[in-house]
Amino acid sequence: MTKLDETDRKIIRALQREGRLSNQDLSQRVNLSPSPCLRRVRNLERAGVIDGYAAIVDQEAYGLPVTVFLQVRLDRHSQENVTAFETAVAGIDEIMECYLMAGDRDYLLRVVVASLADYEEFIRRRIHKIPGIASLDSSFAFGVVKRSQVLPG
Amino acid sequence: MTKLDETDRKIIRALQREGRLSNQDLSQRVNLSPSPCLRRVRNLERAGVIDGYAAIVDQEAYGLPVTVFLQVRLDRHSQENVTAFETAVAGIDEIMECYLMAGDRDYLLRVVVASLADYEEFIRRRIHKIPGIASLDSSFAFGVVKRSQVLPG
DNA sequence: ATTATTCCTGGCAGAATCTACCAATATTGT
DNA sequence: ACAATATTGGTAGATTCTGCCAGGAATAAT
Repeated sequence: MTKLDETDRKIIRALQREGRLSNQDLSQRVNLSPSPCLRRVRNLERAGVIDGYAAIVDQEAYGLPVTVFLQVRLDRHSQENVTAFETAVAGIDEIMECYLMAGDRDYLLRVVVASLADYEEFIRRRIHKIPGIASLDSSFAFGVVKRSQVLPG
Repeated sequence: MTKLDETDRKIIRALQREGRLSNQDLSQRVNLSPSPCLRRVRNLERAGVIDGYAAIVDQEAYGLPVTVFLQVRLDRHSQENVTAFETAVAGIDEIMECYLMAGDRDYLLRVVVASLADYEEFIRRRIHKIPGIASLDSSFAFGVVKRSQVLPG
């Protein structure tokens, strides 16, 4: 993929807002006829700019009202510890996001669970089992003020 | 919406993974024929359990490689300050997520920008303009270890 | 146990959509 | 100006969507 022009960006913006837009509607919104529009979408998908599509689900309605941000520090940053932690993270469903951070906290995780009791269980049975963790710091969210799927620009 | 049964959950899981599954494919995966499957999906949408669909876009490929977590404290928690802050947040595109937090930090924001210079600009021109902010604390992410669209359970 | 009610299912068919191929147009570099 | 390349819009066959209907399972009441 060489570069994104304004039409590509329009397509991306539209699909971030409405991921199931039909190609016809999409093509109208970006002032293109259906076939070049579809081709651009497929190119963006092939190039990995569009990485997939997802249904956005209401956590509470789904029965998972509790969001916790968990900051993790490892004791030593040996390759072992790092890969052990990161592969463990990949396999734990409650961890929706994990970022490698600058500063004194190594990782920031967003964790989603049904209750506080489940969170305790989650820490005990999932996190404490991972070797090489030096410290944990949990911050609870009261609620979501904003959540957007549309990147700026 | 009364409650989610196992078929509803299967549908939700499938659509979180592949938001553009055709109804036919979806119905096969959840062992249903197309029409009841479609009806369930529409019900989930109407009930707000499925809140929409979105294309998942690669931040870097889109030209926004920098992710920063910004923790904000307000001086006083007057209704004024809170609504001023929250409406401001809603209107700022670089803020992808904003959580109201327990503990001494009031808000946690995930901010996406193209560069460090843009982040400085963002703080100066967007955040410092909001009244009632007592403190800011920015944490930079080196990278994404995991990001999932599929809720656990 | 039987009946009635309700909800859910699956099949059907017309309408809408997708998508690969074509020639024509626009863009780019020399 | 020209050639090479990329992009566009139209078309048509195949696929998919989706509202409607009758049949069947589950539940509740008598």
